[in-house]
Amino acid sequence: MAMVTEMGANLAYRATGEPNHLQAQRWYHTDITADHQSYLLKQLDNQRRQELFCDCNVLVEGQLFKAHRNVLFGSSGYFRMLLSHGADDNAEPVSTSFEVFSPDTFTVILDFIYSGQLDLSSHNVIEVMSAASYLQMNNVISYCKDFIKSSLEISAKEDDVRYLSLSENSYPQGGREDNAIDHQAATSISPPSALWTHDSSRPQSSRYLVKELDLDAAVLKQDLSSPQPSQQHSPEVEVLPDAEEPQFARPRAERRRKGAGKRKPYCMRSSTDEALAIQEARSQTAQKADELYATLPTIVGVVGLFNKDPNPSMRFKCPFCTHTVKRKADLKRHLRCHTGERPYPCQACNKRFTRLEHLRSHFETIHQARKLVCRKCKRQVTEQSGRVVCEGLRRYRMCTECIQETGCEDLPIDGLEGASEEPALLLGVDGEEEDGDTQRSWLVTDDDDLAEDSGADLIIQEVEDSDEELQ
DNA sequence: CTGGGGAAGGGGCCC
DNA sequence: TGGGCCCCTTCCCCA
Repeated sequence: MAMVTEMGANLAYRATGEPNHLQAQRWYHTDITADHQSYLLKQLDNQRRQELFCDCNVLVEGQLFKAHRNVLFGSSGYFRMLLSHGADDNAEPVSTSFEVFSPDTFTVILDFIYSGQLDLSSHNVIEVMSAASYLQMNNVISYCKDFIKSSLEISAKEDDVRYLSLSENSYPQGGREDNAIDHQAATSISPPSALWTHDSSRPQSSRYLVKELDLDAAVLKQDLSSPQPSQQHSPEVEVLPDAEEPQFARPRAERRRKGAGKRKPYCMRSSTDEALAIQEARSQTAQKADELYATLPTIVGVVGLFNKDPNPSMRFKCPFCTHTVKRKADLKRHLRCHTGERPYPCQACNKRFTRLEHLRSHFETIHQARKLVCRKCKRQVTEQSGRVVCEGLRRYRMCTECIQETGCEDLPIDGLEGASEEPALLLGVDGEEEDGDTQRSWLVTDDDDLAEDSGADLIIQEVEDSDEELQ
C-alpha cells in the first residue's frame, strides 16, 4: 500500500467487490493505462494507413477506405449491426458502401475513430453530424453538438432573456439552475477552431475504443443472439459521461417544462451597453446559423432503405433529432427550433419569433386587437359596439357593456397623443414587473386608433405606464 | 385540482 | 426557395 501513498492521484482503483487482499493487486496507474491505449490506437492507425490487416472495405461515393472491422465494430453502432451479420465468415473482407455522405466526411469520421481527434469546422460539422447519426456514433454526435453550441453561443440567447427580458413567454424562462452565467462570456461568440478536439475526446475515445474492442466478443455474441437492431441509435453504444445534451438541442416541450413556473418580467430595464452587446451577439448568432444552413448537405438522410421499402423516398434528416422533411427549406425552418435562432422580433414588445407568420399572428392578436371578440364576455363585437382596451403593451377588444362593468371607461382614453411611434424606444421601456394589477394601465381607445396602427405595419404605439395614468 | 381558452410553436403543403 | 396558410400540439393562465 506504500505505492498508493506515493502515487496519490495517479492511481485509479477499479472496484471489483473482491476481498481486500485481491483488490490490492488491482491498482492501475492511469498514466500507464492511457499510454497503452494511446499506443495501441496509434498502432492500429498505422496499420490502417499501411493497409495492414485491413479486413473491411468501405466505399464512399466511389472512394475506397480500408479499415479493421474490430475497430469499426467498436466505434459505430451501424458497423456493429452490419458486421454482426457477417461474423460467421471472418476470412472474407467485409465491404460496404455509402452514398449519403461524402468521402471527406467519412475521412473525418475514420480519423476520429483511429485517433480520437475530430476535425470539425463550420463547413463540415453538419455533415459530420449527419454521418455520425447515420453510423450511430453518439459520441461524435455529442461533440458536433458541443461544437455547434460553442459556435452559435446559444447561451447568449438565454442571457438575452435574462438581461433584456423581452417577453414573458418567448424563451425557456429561468428554469436553469445555473443562473449565474457570466454575462460577458454569454454574449461573446467563440469562433470555431480549425481543428476542434474535445477537451477529453482523445483519451476518452481511446479508452472507449479499447474498452469496446475488449468487449467485442461478448457483444458480438449478444448481437447475434438478439433481434436485429432498429435504425435508431444503438442502445449499447456508450454515451460518454460528458456528452451532455446541449440545451439548444432539446425539444421545445422539454425546455418549456424545465423553465415552467418562473416567468420573466415583461420589460425590464436594460443598459445601452448590454443592449448593444446582445444585439451584436444576436446578429452573430444569426450569421453562424446562416453559415450552418449554407453547409447543409444535399441529402442528409434516406428514409425507407432500412424498412425494406421498395421505393425509399429521399428526405432531409435533421442532424439534431430524428425528424425528416421533404424539402431543404423545411429543414432549415425546422433547424431554428434547435439553434434557437429567432430572426423576427416584434417591434412592440421585442419578443422574437422563428417565423414571420408567428410574429404577424402575435402582433395582430396581442398588439392590434384584431379579434372582434370581447375579451370578457367572449361575444362578437363590431367596430361600433366594441372598443379597444390597452393593458400595458397589450390590446384587446371589449364590448361597451363590459367596459362599463369593469369601469375601464373611468381610466384615461388611449388617445395615443404623445406616444412614440418609434418602436426602437420600446427597448428602453421603463417597465418594472407588470405582474401585479398595480402596474396595469387600463386605457380605452377608439377603433380609429387601430386603423392608424394597422397602417403602421408592425409598428405599434407605445403605451407607457406613465405618471399621468397613475394619477 | 381541473378543465377551458389563449398564445406560441411546429409540421405539411400549396403558391 | 420563401411566404403563407392551415392544422395540430403543447404550455400557461385563470376561473
